[in-house]
Amino acid sequence: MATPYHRRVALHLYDTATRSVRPFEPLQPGKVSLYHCGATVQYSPHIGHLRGAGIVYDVLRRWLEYRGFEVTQVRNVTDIDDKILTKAAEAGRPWWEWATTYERAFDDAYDILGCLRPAVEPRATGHIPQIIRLIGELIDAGKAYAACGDVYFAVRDQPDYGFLSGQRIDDMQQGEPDDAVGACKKDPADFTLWKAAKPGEPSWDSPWGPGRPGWHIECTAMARTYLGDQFDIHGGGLDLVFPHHENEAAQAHGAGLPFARYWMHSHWVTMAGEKMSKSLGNTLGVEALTRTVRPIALRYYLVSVHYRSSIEYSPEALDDAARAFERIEGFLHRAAAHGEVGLAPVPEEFADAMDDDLSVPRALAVVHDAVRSGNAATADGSWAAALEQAAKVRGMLSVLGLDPFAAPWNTAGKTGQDSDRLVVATGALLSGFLAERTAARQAKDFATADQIRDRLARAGFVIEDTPDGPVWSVADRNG
RNA sequence: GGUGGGAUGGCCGAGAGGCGAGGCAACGGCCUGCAAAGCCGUGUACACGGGUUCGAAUCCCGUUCCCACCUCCA
Repeated sequence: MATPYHRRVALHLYDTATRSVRPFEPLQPGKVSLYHCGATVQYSPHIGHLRGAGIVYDVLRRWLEYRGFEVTQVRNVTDIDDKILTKAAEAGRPWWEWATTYERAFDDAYDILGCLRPAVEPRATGHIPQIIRLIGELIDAGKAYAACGDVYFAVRDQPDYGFLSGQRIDDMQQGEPDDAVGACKKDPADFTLWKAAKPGEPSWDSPWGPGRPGWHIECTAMARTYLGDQFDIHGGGLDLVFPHHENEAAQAHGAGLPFARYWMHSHWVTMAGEKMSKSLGNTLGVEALTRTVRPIALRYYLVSVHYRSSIEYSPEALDDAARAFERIEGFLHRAAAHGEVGLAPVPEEFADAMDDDLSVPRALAVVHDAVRSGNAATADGSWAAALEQAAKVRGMLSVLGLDPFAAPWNTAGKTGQDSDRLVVATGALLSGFLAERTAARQAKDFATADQIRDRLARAGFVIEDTPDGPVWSVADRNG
């Protein structure tokens, strides 16, 4: 794989718990344990989910691996919750079928956008024994209590409650009056570890009666199952800081587990200034978007903004990003026409940017610099120099999951450079037209030459004249 | 009410006391039969009002506006 880079400055990451960028030191040398929250599989993914639960952590993982760490990535699936139950019931379908349908939709979308598959994607319902055991430990430790068939976590008995989110129990806005308060719950801020089953709901047996796990306990139990009592990084979307991550940590600390050492949170995608979410109805699905933009360009768009900044979605911005990526890709294809493009180690400035809390925007500036000098070399026929730059560009793109010559993109064939059968066949078909046009151009019959080019353009092929003759490609963009 | 994050040139988007990140768009030049692509060049932007400083987009004080979390949310 990649050559390790000897850096002046080590990897630093922003830690939500300390609200600062601090040096990253893994628990075990050379290994990184990473847990981050995936989806509650209740409906199809939108691009916000794919950025916040997919691409951001995929880039983190790729960078850590580039740095030589062995990464164990765990991304959970919440496959049971109130909404899944409600929606499945409304649709007249079993809850597990509903959950599986959307779990697959998420998996497909992650794949389409080039996210590496995590080591494991545990489902909440597959870890009921671990959850029950943890709840038992919390009750034994005096941090939780059973009441009315439920089990609650006693928030006020956890001294460091609020360390992550900065929330203080007494300053929190009280929600709707809760029937359980008084009757079962001791404090309105206490949250559910185990929910007693209502008639007709799926349930599992437990020492406190049949029921199902609360949301937060799932993650604590699953992280512990795969990564141990203490692990390196816990991630998720910003909206999970409170209550989800605060409660996860409270449960772990309450049970005496050190738990996560760094907390990372990805910002979201907004539309018209507001957070993209199902409840606001301003959702943008991957399937819809990829009808107008190639997935690799969409990934470039989602990756090109720092993960702690929100992305204000607009079709124009997406189009700009697609063009910017085409510039990079165009250079790579041009270089590839003159030799094999290798995979070189990333330049120091790129590494420095990535080491600085994954500063992808700064890293991309380094990519563009390399593209420019590579293009300049191309312009005066210095192919060796161009190929050298191209290899660097590929190396950098690879870390971002954007290497067009690698899986799942493999766009090398688009310009007829590889042996893909369809590409070869298309090239063969076009060669007649191109030869005809070249003959016309040589005869200075430009009217005919332009006519052929226009006709091919209408058929969706872009013809460009280069010093080496005409090159064809498939038009991507609409309009 | 509590907690946190923002406001940067036509657009997107970095930076965080002092050589104008980068991309897209635009304009001029080179190249081209014409294009396309590419290369070269062109921009004195940092919400507002004060202050500190030789020097502030960056620090301090104040103001306005926006967003998010405190209920399910990547």
